[in-house]
Order: sequence, then structure tokens, then C-alpha cells
Amino acid sequence: MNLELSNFLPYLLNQTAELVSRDFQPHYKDRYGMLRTEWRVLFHLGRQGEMTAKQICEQAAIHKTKISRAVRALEMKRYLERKTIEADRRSETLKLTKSGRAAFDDLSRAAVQYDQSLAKSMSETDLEALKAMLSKLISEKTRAGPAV
Amino acid sequence: MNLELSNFLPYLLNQTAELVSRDFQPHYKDRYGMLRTEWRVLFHLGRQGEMTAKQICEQAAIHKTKISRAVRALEMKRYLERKTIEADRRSETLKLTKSGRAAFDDLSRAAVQYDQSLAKSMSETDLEALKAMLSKLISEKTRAGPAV
DNA sequence: GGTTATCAGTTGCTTTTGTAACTAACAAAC
DNA sequence: GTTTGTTAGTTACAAAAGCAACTGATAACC
Repeated sequence: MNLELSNFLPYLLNQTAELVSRDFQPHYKDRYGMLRTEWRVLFHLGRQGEMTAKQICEQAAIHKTKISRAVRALEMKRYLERKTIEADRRSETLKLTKSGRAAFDDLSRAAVQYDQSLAKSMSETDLEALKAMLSKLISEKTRAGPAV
Repeated sequence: MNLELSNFLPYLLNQTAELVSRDFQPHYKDRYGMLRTEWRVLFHLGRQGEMTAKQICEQAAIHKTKISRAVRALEMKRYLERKTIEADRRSETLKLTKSGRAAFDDLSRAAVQYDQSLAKSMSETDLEALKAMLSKLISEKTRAGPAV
């Protein structure tokens, strides 16, 4: 096999991810002053309700220091609150505040819209296939060696 | 539509790209002390021969300061040489040295192998379809608004 | 030919990330 | 019940990325 850039999956994935992220970034950055990791944490909490930082780390495969900083940033913006878990005082539940919830709802709408705009450039079946393959790759890699 | 994380394309792309990059990183990082951008620049030059920094910026959609630093780093490692273009003395051609070429060849082999190992978890047709869709997204986004 | 605009690439400064070492809480062993 | 190990989360320091202002060269206009 002759390695073309356009044929090297890590390269393609990086390129696509970066371009697409750059595209969606204004929504959370300009309108809510959030960083990408903050948006991701908000997203997880919005979707799943209360979680600990650890749980987010595992699910999102993001390093714990990044999560720690994102949580503090969101806390200072009054988008989430922490509560120490009495059964194990090392960990704490994270929960969106009213305004955190509002931000999540708003950004969710933007996300759905953006997702649909991407869908325009390919067929519905292709899009589903694409997502399925990416999910598969993620679950394999995540099982193999999650972010510590 | 109810927005699941697993259904949001930017999220899936990011996640996949990050996991896959982390996986391949040891090859260029541990063995050649390269950063990801350096590896990408090496890759472009290896594939396409002489190029200017500008051309790499455009093709790779990487910001020019990142390229500038990667080029300097590769130059200091004696993997590439510059030559001012006399017709337009602002720009310079970049070209791999012998050892740069050797590093590229070696890393290419690793890349092909890695690419094939990814292919194991999906059918050949699926893999081709995946790459085609990613390429399409890239070309659309790149035409829309390239990195400055 | 001189003023103004543009372009390739670099540098300086700030923000963000990565890494490793840390604190505080728990658990196991004995 | 106290040593030893582990875990959740934080912090400090170093490396990398982003951004804006810069240099030196070319082009465009008058």
C-alpha cells in the first residue's frame, strides 16, 4: 500500500474533527465563553443528570485535570454546583444549576441544528453509517486503554 | 431529535480522532522526539516533495505559526532544509534531508501498519466508505473557510 | 518613484494542555 | 489501630497552542 495522506485514517479523523470543531466552536465560545472541555462537561451533565467528575472522565475519555479545571470554570460561571457525597467524602456530585440547564438547552438546540446541517451534504443512511463506525472505533479504543 | 452524545457528529469525530492519535503518537514521539504538527509537516514533505510553508498551511489547514515552529524544530533536528526562492524572496522551499527522508520512510511503514490494524475491526468496504465520507467533509469545510 | 496594501513567515505574550507530584479520604492487612 | 496501598480530585510547573503585532519583501495605484 502506498500511503496517501487522504488514505491514512488518523490523519483524516484529525482533520475532520478539527474543521468541524472549529465550525461549531462559536456557539459555546462566543455566546457562553466556554472552552471545549467545558461544553463537553455541560453536555454530559445535561444529558445524564448528576454525575461525579470521575464518571465524566471515564465516559468522555478526558483527563481528570482537564475535567477538574472545566468543572471549576463552570462552577464560577454558576452553571453547576457540587455536593460532597457523604458516603465517600472524596467524591462529589455535579449538577447543573438553572442557568446551566438553560445554557445546555440552548446549546443542544444549536447542536441539533448543526448536526442536521452536516447531514445535508450526505445521505441520511451515509450519516448513520458514519456515526456507527465512529462509535465502534471509539468503543474499541476506549475499552483498550481509557484516559487516566 | 433528541441529542445523544453518541449521535452528535462533532463529538464523535473529536473522540475518535483523539483516541486514535493518542494511539499512534508513540511512533513519532518516543522514537523521533516529534510533536504531532512536526510529524504532519514531515508527512506532507515526504509525500509531496518540496513545498513552501504556505502550501503546507493550506493543504493541512494548520495555522501558520504552528507550521513555522514545526519547520524550525524539524530543521534543528536536521530533518529538513530551507532554501529561499529567488523569484519571491519572502518564501522558501522546504525539503527533507536524507535523515528526514529516512524518518519519513520508517514512520510511513508504521502508519500503514497502524492503518491496517484499524481496518481489522471493520470490513474493507466500510473502511473505504468511512474514508470517503471523511474526505468529503474535509473538502467541504476546507473550501468553506481554511485556517488563516 | 513614492505611498499604500498585501503577503510569507516569525516573534512575543497569553491561554490552554500535559505531567507529575500532591492532599485528603477510604480500604485492606496484619 | 496503625502501616500500606488506593482512589477522587487539585495544584504547580513545563510544554504547546492561539492570537496579534511585527519584519522584510512584493505588488498596485496614483
